[in-house]
Amino acid sequence: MPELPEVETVRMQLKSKVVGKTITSVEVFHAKSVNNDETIEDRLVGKVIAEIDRIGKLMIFSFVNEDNLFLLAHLKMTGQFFYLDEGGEAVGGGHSVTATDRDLPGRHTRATIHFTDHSALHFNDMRIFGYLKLTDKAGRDAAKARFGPEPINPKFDTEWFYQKLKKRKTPIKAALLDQTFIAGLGNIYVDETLWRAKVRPTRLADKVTKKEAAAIAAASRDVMNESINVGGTTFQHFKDTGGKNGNFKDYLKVFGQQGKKCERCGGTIEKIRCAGRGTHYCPSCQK
DNA sequence: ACTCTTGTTAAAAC
DNA sequence: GGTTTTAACAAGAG
Repeated sequence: MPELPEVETVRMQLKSKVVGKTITSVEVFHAKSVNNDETIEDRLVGKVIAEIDRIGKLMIFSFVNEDNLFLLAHLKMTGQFFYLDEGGEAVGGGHSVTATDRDLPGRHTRATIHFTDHSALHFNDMRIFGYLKLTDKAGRDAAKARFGPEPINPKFDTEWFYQKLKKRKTPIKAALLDQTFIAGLGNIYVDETLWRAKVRPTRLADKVTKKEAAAIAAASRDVMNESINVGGTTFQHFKDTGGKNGNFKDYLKVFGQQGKKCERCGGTIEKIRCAGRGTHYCPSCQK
């Protein structure tokens, strides 16, 4: 379940591996994964990757001397990028495993981008919800416009956040999952954020106090930054570009911890259903 | 064979 | 127009 910290982990690793590289070919193994675009290879061959940006959970590739061509990449739930260097080693953040270990391209490889130096970027996606989508500047701008501000942005406006919450009548968890409202949180980090802020996921957003709103904003910022620092969270499917797990799983306080004792108050972590999602919280210290 | 899993989007409802 | 709900997507785990 890649959320902002996982996507940022992948973005940073990819940036150090493929920026400046020239595309020689693109293999498409599953049309839906490239938005059924039959022209994607023709339009990418010869292009040089200039930058990889991110907004929310969406990565945006741009190309040298191309101001009207962008590649949008979304991992959705099971998407993975694996990078293999010239020698077929899978390389991530300071580690590598062999290509055979990763079996690339494999059963779930949906597309592969090859570069002039014989390195390759494999896009794996078991459930085929993720996508690589070529678009123009207008398409890129339209995609970016669908995201609210990110809590990890130092300019994130807590007062604005509180005022917007007052207009929402859904559980606070549902509001925090809405990417058009604030960008980056998914199921794991919403639960972790609300535990840190001591707010129950089922509390209605418009009933959250100003103080709690500030605590939520700070907690979401901190939890995502801390996770980025240890390479994200691997709960089920997430792997970095070298096939390695993220380490933030070791720091989860409530997500997946149902039945265990709350480390803050000793209560028992419960799992319920809220906003249509499996939701974890401590009934004794989250009010 | 059935239920459950999740991020996003489109469409409909409010 | 902004917000909210619902269905749809897809494949695997249990």
